[in-house]
Amino acid sequence: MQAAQDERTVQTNLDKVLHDKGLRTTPQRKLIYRIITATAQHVSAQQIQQELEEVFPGISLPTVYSTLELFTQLGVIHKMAINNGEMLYDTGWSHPHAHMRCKKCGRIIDLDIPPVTQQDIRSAAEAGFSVDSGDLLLYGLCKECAAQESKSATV
Amino acid sequence: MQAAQDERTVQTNLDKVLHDKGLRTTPQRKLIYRIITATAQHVSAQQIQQELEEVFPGISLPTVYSTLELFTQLGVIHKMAINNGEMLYDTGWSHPHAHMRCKKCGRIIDLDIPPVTQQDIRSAAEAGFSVDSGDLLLYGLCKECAAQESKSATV
DNA sequence: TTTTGTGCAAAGCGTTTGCACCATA
DNA sequence: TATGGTGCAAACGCTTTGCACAAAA
Repeated sequence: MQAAQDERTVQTNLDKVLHDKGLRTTPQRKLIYRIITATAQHVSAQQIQQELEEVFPGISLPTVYSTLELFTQLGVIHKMAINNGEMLYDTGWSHPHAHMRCKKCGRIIDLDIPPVTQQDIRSAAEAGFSVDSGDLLLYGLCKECAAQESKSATV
Repeated sequence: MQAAQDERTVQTNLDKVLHDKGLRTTPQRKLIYRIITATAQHVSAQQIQQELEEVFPGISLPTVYSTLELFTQLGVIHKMAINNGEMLYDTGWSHPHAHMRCKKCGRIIDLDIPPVTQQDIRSAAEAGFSVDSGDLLLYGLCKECAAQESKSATV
């Protein structure tokens, strides 16, 4: 019953966080939160809206955006910009990680390495900046595309 | 005569790179290249266009974009996305560095630390990814805004 | 009952595209 | 002179805004 328990915890957390800020718990917010925590991946606003449509038809894109913005402010998710200008929302940001974008297939993959090191924070501090978060985005080739590349090179 | 020599070198490089690819050296490209190398900072397409307007009135935004795209492909500059969705072109990318965005004033500042470490590259390789570049973007407060913040907190 | 949130439609903004004209090599 | 580049205007896609209605507390 691990999953059910997690979900209950998660739902309770949302209620609590919203209530503490004097904000309201709406079905839309609950559902978006549910999808986000279930996904635990970087998603675009549009992807979320598509998933929502299946469960909650008629939900509007502005609501999705405003909810994502709210969750970002609350620190529940993390908003980041990709090299192609797209905005992605990284769910499961309780565990910060770096990202890799394959310049061939465009796929974004999570990498389990810390995006910001203590060394980075120290260096920034020497320049007078206080850091509280950051994104590390790597560019190159993913395993599949690299394999394809070397194959076509051999031919 | 250091500066003049640098500029000559730089101009020669552009000619060479373009010629090697069978591309043409136009006044627009030369000028954009000049401004970019003189700036040695992260700039938006619009900022470049504004600077250009003063020297070369009538230059069009599409031309700026296509030239920046070309230079990015040639590896002369580096294109990156900021958290607010804006695209910045980092000139002088011969020396890669991290960036810091102040979440209060929105300013972007260069930080002289490597964005991608050998450790990052190794970790990515273990997951099957070959890295050839990357962006490290830190968020927090710059010196000035931090000072303001602590001042208003004391009051 | 009061205030906050939602949905709809329309506007906004940076970027890209299509096409005729121009200029480099 | 032949190909590649520029400028103009219009289209595009994602995101934001304004406002009336609905619903949580």
